[in-house]
Amino acid sequence: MSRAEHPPFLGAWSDADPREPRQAREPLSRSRIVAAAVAILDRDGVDALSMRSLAVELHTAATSLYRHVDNKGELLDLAVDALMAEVELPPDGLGWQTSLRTVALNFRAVLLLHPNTALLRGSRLAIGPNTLRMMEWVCAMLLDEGFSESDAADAGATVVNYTVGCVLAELLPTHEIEAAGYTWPEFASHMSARIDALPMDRYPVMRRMLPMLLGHHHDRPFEYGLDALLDGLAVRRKTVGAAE
Amino acid sequence: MSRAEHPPFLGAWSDADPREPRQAREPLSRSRIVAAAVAILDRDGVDALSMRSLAVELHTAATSLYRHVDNKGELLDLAVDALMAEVELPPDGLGWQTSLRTVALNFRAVLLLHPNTALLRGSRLAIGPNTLRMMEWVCAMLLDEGFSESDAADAGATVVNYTVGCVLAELLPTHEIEAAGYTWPEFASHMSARIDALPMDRYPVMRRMLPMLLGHHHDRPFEYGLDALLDGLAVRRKTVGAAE
DNA sequence: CATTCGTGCGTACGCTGTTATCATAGCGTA
DNA sequence: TACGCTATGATAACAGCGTACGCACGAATG
Repeated sequence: MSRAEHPPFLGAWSDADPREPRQAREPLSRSRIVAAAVAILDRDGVDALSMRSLAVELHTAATSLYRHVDNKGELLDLAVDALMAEVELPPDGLGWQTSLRTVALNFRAVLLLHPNTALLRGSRLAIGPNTLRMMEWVCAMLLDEGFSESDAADAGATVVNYTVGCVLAELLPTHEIEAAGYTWPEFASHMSARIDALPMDRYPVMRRMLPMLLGHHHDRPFEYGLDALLDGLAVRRKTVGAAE
Repeated sequence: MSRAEHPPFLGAWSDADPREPRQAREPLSRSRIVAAAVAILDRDGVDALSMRSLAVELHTAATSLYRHVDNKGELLDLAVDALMAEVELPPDGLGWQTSLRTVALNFRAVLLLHPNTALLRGSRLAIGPNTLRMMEWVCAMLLDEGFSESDAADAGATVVNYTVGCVLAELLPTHEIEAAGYTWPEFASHMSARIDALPMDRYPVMRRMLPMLLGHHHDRPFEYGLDALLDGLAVRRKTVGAAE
């Protein structure tokens, strides 16, 4: 039924010139899609990334993407993992403390370089080859330095989790601010207004310290906690382990 | 008091009995809405929470919610903050180390009690009265123990960020697994399959250690890192500060 | 040359958050 | 008792989302 009753007598639906063979633009591929996704994320933010906008970026139709990516979730995971390729791994022989410290600093630097993509770390697992590469290096290094398998896992995970937590704590405020179209000072006053709206004598300390906690010069606090963590790992290692 | 003398005979759009005055179900309020949102989140997961599903839960229309809540974002923030009311604050006089340790443990326990809501901590800022209450207590306690304002901010933020990072690292895998309908062993095999698909000799360490990192018995690693962090804070405090 | 297959694409569906508009209930005032 | 006022809830509608389905066409294969 209704088979050829309306044959496509208006043949060329596509606005692309049919003379130009489809091959003209190089074919889609997972990596090209992911790269474009990261580009959109970095440029326009996470809310601007839809399958349709991504298709526009690639001069394609939205549904074409599904030939190369299972769903949007996987795409986001791939985008996050793609960042991890940029994390620079320190040279050998620095000792586990400075090695761990350097990896953490580089890891954080990469995340801060792509804030909008990094925010996805808070809601997606994203264990891809590049993430594995970093974890592999860290764990191998710790094992090499004499850590037991379980200690290496704990120490590595601890540092990574701490770093992710700190980065999120840095990025979330600025993201929320920009999403609302605020500037930083506007946000500060908005924030203190919200605090003033509460029974303000109940938060005397916060009144003074909140700007300090939300401020965007987070390098120092991050390194403060990181060094404390590494010191702690060293101490616990000495008291628990034997040699070295 | 039913002056039903002229019931608009086409009028009863609502499926509720018009005799029953609208007042019958107690009126909407911010707190009722937030409570219902947390209930949906905990019961059915974050994807199940839409303004419409929330309206159904409250026997209302979706748009009515906007009288009490600016938008869904604010609602999510309120839901996250609502959790923080459950964090138990330890008694005074324990000293800053055990105090901080106890708060971190209680904080994490509350988050793990509401996994689906806790996941939102990864994508939302959520500084509400209950969050402020906890931060206020922590900072005041640290100041009381002789920390400088900036040290108190750094130490408190460090512990909180570490805790959030760890909780996310615990919750994200299980969330992803459940969302995909997997069971844990299925996921494990799926994961090692994905690793096997990669050039597997490049990740020899990860092959052995990944189960350890993703395992769901995370109490020990969390406390391992937490204690290390606290030790480190103590050490740094001794070497930097003077008395005490 | 005929067939199969991988890839791109148009269409369509159900769902989302949100706005504008309308209806109504309860209350202070006359 | 009667009347507007205001706060609140309900209806409808909209643009946008992710994505399942099936057709079209170029390239590879027999």
